[in-house]
Formats: sequence, structure tokens, C-alpha cells
Amino acid sequence: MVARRGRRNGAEVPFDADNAPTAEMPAVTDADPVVRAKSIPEAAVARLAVYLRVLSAMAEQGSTTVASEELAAAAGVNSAKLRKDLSYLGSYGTRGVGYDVQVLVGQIERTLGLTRQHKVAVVGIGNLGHALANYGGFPGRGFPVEALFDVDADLMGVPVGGIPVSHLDDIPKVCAERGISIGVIATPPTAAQSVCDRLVAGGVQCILNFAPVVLQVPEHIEVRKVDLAVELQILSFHVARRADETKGSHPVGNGMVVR
Amino acid sequence: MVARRGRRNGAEVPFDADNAPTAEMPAVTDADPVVRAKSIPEAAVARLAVYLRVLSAMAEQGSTTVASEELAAAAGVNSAKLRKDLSYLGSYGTRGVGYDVQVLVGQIERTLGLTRQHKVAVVGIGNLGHALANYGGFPGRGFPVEALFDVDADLMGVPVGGIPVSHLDDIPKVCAERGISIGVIATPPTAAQSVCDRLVAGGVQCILNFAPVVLQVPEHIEVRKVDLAVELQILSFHVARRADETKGSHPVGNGMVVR
DNA sequence: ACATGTGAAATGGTTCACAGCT
DNA sequence: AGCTGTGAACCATTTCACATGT
Repeated sequence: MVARRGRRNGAEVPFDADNAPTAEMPAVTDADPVVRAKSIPEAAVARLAVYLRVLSAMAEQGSTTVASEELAAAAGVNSAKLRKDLSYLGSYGTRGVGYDVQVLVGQIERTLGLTRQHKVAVVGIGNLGHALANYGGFPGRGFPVEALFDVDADLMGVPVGGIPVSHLDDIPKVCAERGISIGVIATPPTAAQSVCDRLVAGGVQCILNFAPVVLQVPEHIEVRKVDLAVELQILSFHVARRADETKGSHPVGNGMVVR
Repeated sequence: MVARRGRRNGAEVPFDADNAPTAEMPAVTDADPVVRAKSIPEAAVARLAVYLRVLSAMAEQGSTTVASEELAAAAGVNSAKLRKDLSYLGSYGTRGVGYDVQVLVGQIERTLGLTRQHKVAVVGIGNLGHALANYGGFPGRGFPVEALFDVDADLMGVPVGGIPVSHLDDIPKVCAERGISIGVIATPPTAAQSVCDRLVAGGVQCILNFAPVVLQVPEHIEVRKVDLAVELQILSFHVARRADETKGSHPVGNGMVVR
């Protein structure tokens, strides 16, 4: 049987062709909100979000400029990496001085597409879904929760965090009507794939999946997974590895049986 | 022996052969226990957890053997990567045939350190903490929640998911007493660092952090972060990038294929 | 025939270290 | 004098492709 190649998240797009040797003059139109997302490494994108939070906190504290060394420490990365990451945005620092906090916040927001709103739908109003719905417009505006879904008849119409719960069957219709762009799946694993399909049918472009299943989606859909069990198991691995290492005092720990 | 899997996806309850010393993996134990665990790439570890879940589901459905192609499709990766990942465990496949599901489950469990228990403490019993506490022994036993903490006086002593809530101040003492090895932080960001410090003082080795802050920890502590805002912002980035691409800037015959 | 296991190549990401600007 | 921006070295991970074993 020919397994239908399932692609999941991590859709790394080709493109690039930039980085011409010594040719440095993209002459990027500043005010141009588009034309930017050239080829920022996936890994760097995740860190930009972290820098943004740290910078926002600094701005609140009154900082106006910050050096790569300082920002890096606060974000938990080394300064070379931070500078490299910021360089993907363009050159917004001042040599000998550092970066202007406000400018950086603005540039990162623009790059991450935070200048527009992304309406969110949460599916599965159990413990987790409830927590998510009450998060109320996730990270300070920008991600308003505009639709909630569940199967439980008792929840229909009941407002959670201000939004009335609708039925799973209405996902396509409601998502399309409200222009939902991000769907959050917080259902039991058995329902996840079907919910995913309906979200896609409703025009959702991205999915944040909390259910422990590997979703199959069309390739234009971006999926990110948050998996508690996987996280714990990774930690478990490290605990085990550490315990084993402790058994040996030399390079290649050669302890014996696992306990 | 043949682990009787929990139930269906009801909770993705995987494995854990209670005490494995007697089951299908004792023979291997004296061969080369965990020495190899030293060199498994971090990225592969995360995927092993996924394979494990898929394999558990397959075992429940009665599959006894599986080919890399099939398992890869179910796990959402390509077969070459899957085989490479499994090769880090040792050679447990049969050329021309595939892998024995049970054997693989056993080997992955052993490698991830799932043959021992990892007691978990959840700090911050708000919406999220509540959801986590009720998860009840996370991935089907193996990660029993044995302590809960919060600051709210009204919660002291109140049992949540069977465990009474203690005060944050008692984190070091209680964690040490109960032998907690994994701490889960589900508090507001302002409290996170202080909670983290107390968990470390209490002897926990790993921390799973849901609070949107970069924790500072001694280097022997393993920290993993689950950050909702970051996940959403990454998705936002992709939505924006896609929107920009659509604006069609270069009629390159490049199309927009991913892959 | 068929599917694993694995060197080797390719790709992606990180760190170094220093030229270049303020 | 100080700090950014970035080629180039370096390391990690993925993919290729085929020898190997059943």
C-alpha cells in the first residue's frame, strides 16, 4: 500500500536566492509591510517571538535602547545568535550603541505579521479548552478568540469567556463567516482529525494542535503541535541519561543495567 | 509480558509495562543498556515519543509487525528519518520484514526512561493548572502527579484530581519529601522564576514551563518551555508570509511547491 | 524480492571572530 | 572604544542511495 505521504507542519519554503556574496543592498522599501519575509530560518522565527516579549517588558520599564549582549541574556540565548536573528529583519541597530527598543519591537511585530489580527477558534471546551478560551485574546490583543466549539449539548450557546459555544458540526460555517484564521484543537485525540478537517473546510489556515495525534492536512495548512506527553517523555529521557552518566566517572559512561 | 495497552485513544494512554524487568526487554538489558542513549540527537528523542504513541495504537489494533514506510507515514515523517531514528536504539528490525511492534515499544520506553516513574508536581492551580492536574497521571501512568501548589489561601488543602493543594512556600519541603522529579509551572509569569527556584531547591531535576518567561536555572536542570504566545506568533508569521507570497512578486516558474 | 541499517552528501543552524560604522 | 552585522568555520540533522541480510 502506498502510504500517502503525509506532510505535517514545518513547511519550510524554498526561495531565498538572496545572500549574494558581498552584494549587500536589498534596498528594501522600509514602509513596505510586505516584501520582507524572505528567508528567515524557522528556528529564528520562534526566537523572535521571545525577543519581542523581552523587549516589550524592557519598554515598559522605560528602556529605550538595548545592546545585543543584554537582550541576549534576558532571552536566554548568546549574543551572536541574537544578532544574527535580528539581522534577518534588516539593519536596525546602531554600531557602538545597540538597538532602539521601540524600533525593534515594531520590526519584529511586522515580521511576525502581528500588525494584523488573527481570529482564533478554540475547539473542545474541556479543561484545557476552557483555560484557552479564558486566556481571552491570547497574547495581548492580536489573537482574539472569536469562536468556540464542542460536542456537548449542555454547552451549546453557553458563553465562555464571552463567546457562546457552537457545535462541532458548525465549524465550517462559523469559521468561514467569522473569518477565523487560526484553529486551536483541544479535543480528545479521537476527535482531532475530524475537527481538523472541518477547520480546514472552514478556511482556517493554521492549526495549533493540543491533541496527541499526528494530523493529516493539505499542504497549504500550517500545523503546530503542543504535546504534553512528548514533553514529559523528553524530560524523562534526560533524567534517565543523567542517572546513567552518574554511574560512570569516565567519558563513556558504561554503567550497567538501568537501575 | 505483552503489555495490555490501556484503552483506545481515549487518552492516548501508552505503554508502561508497570515494571519492565520481567517483560520483553530483559535480555537486551545486559547487552548494552543505556550507553548508547548518550548519543541520540535531541531531535530524534522528541520523535521517538511520537513513534511510541503510534506504535502503542498499532499494538492495540493488533499489529505485530510494521515496516518503516508505514510507521513513518503514521508518524508524519519520512521513512529514512524514521529508520535513522530507530537505529539509535540498536538494530531491532528484520530486513525484508520490518519491526516487531512490541519490541520497538519496549526499546523506546527503555530509551526514554519510561521504565521508571517520574513524580510530577504542578504549580499554579488556575485554569491551566487545573487542566493539568486533572490530566491525572499524565501519559497513562509513568508520570503521576503527586503534589499541587498555589498561593491562593482558599485552595489550601482542597483536593484537585485527588491531591490536596499546598502552599508555594512549601514547595522545597514537599517536593523533597515526595521525591518529585518533574515540576510543571503553570503560574502567572511574575511568579514563575521564584517558583522555579523553589522547585530546584526541592530537588526537582526537570521543569516544564508554561509561563511566558525565560527561566534562569542552574545548568544541571533541564527546562522545556511550552509557550502559547510563541506558537501563535509563529503561525502568524506563516500566515503573513503566505499572504505576501500570494501577492506574486516574481513570476518564477518556481510555483509555490513546498517540499 | 524486500526492507533495514548506515556511510556519505546535502542541508540547516550555530558560533566564531573581526571588519566596519558610530 | 564599543557594538553591530556578517562571512566563514563549525556542528547538527536530514536525506540519499545502496550494501546487507532475511
